[in-house]
Amino acid sequence: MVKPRKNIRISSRRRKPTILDVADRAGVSKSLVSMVIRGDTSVSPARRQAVLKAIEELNYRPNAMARGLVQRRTKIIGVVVSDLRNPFNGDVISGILNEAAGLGYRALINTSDRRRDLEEDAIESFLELRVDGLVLATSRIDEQAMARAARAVPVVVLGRRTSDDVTDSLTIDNEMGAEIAVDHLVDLGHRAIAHVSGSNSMAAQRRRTGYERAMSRHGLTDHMTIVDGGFTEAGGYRGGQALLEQQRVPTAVFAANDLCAIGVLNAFEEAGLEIPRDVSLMGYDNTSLAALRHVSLTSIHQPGEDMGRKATDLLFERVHHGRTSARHEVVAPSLVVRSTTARPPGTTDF
Amino acid sequence: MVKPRKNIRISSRRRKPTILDVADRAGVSKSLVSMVIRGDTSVSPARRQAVLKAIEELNYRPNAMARGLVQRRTKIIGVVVSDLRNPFNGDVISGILNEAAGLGYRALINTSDRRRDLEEDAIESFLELRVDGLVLATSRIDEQAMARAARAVPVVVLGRRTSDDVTDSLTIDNEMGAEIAVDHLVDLGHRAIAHVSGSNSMAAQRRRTGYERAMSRHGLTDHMTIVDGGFTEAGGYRGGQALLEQQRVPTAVFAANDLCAIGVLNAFEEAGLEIPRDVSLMGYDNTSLAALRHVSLTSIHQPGEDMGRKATDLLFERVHHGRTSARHEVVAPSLVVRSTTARPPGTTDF
DNA sequence: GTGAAAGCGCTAACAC
DNA sequence: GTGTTAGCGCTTTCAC
Repeated sequence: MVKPRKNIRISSRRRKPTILDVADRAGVSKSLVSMVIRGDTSVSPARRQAVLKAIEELNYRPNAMARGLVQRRTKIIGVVVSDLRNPFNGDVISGILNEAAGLGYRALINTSDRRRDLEEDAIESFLELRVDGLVLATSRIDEQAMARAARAVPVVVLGRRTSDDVTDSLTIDNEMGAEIAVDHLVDLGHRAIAHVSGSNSMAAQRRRTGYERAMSRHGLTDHMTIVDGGFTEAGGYRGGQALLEQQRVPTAVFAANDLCAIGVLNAFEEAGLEIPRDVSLMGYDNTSLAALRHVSLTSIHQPGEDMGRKATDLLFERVHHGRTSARHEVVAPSLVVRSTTARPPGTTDF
Repeated sequence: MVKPRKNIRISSRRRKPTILDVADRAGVSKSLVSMVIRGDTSVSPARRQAVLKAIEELNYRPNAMARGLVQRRTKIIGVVVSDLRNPFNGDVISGILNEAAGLGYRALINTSDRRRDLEEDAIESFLELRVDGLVLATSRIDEQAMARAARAVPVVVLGRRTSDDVTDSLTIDNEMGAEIAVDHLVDLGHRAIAHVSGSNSMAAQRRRTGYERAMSRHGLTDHMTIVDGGFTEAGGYRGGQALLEQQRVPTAVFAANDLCAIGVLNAFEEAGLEIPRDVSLMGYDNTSLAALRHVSLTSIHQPGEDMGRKATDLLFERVHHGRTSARHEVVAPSLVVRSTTARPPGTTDF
């Protein structure tokens, strides 16, 4: 039974060229063109040339949807972030991109633009696109939605330990970061180390816990001072003022994050204190703010790029090696010493 | 001629459910399911319910590739940015997202991660995905590549006026921004207004030109002073020092951007000058840096979100209204007054 | 080596 | 209202 040829093309300026157009122009068959595109070696050089020439002339580009449909994979990993204005997410994405590229994949990014109602949307649209894996760098989505997504595709959640057993998670150890900060200050000789906390987000709570743990580990429980601040400059400023009002001003302050530290810095400088001569100051996050010469804030660095790379690896363990059990990894932050920390006043600098 | 039914499904844990699975489960036909998904009203409530139930139970999700293939459009607009660490791009993307959403489209982002060799890659992969439009927020891609892309799909280039006549472009008027800055300082009573320039990028050159134009417009050609700085804090610092070495220190400085302004600020403060009491200072870009209480820098705002929205509109003029001639639009920056600009010293504040 | 043909999951035009 | 069917552009057996 010979079916009539259906694919006779009416030349149309609007239609994009297909593999058949290329085949016609090069005088070969569809599959031959497909082989050339895929880099199959068993094609004669002459024909290969003819095909490449036709592709060039037609400005032909393979249709990823058609390909994805038949191959049942897209070689795309979807990344959902809640805020593209936060440079940290840029680091993470960079890590994902590089790692994925090395594995022959590409990453596409979708953002909910801080709007909670758009997060599930963003995920859903990636799932409809049939991405091969999903990285969720957003703290808002509820576990149920994530688990639902994980039924369809491997999912790695960033910055938040998931409790379902179908998604992987990758978090930064905030407690450890805070301990590193305190250790650094203790190493310098400080004992009266205060903490300006970052209100009640999960990260802020962990940092606070880390502070408490480190202080008690060093036997400095009596020197513990925690004032409420927040992750903002204004919050840090208030926190700094609160510390100044105390009868015994600390010789070192560990702020919940860099922005908060800037606030503390302002409060202290306005009070005539010099940093780090009179008081040492530490931030957290190692943002570009901390790197400013003018500020030069000692801080705790969060390895965004590493996270991105690691997240991609976790995805691939599922995609290629068939892992099915959930993994929950924790990455370690590190210390970046700049100019706001020094030995406490009255210490000889032997 | 009745063809044998080919689509008998072997239940497989791995295969994702298709529209046919839903139809089987709901006891209806494929097209009925399709209609329900598309929200067609001519479906009886009972059947609609059955279909929705089946969709839910199967965790079914339409396959965007299959749909895109037949509809010949994806309702996706692709955004390529060169640097996701720059919050300004976050603004632009936010604008695109919102405008596109209102029009029933979604945006996907790809980044070249500052690597020139990846920019064309990013574009190419969007074209293979058959996005309905492309926004290019990257200064590196060569015109030829852009024109090639524009043969396949509507393209809007951001931040750079294109000279081919197939791509649209959207730029911010840097000259105007600089003039606004100078005007503001002149309004305050300044005459000796210096400019710390931002080396030789296109934007820097235009800002410099704007400065020159405004100065001569105000008859202040004799007061013009331009020192070389750069778009960095260190550059601004050097520029500030250069100004301090001059026999006549200006009463106001217009820096090439916020980072540069911070550098100038440091240089001046180190020299014992107080801002804005002794010298007024203006930045450019209105970054989060400028908004810091501690800095509170008067700056020129670039409307990133507006650009994103506008870019999307330009795309849609081509997609839906069939515009084929290129448009090149320019958006206006605006003044944001904060605490680093004031009347010059010795001026009575009547 | 090369070509023919089936089918990936879906929509849309057309029957009934 | 509801079902049937012909592709969308591609890859992939399987003949030759």
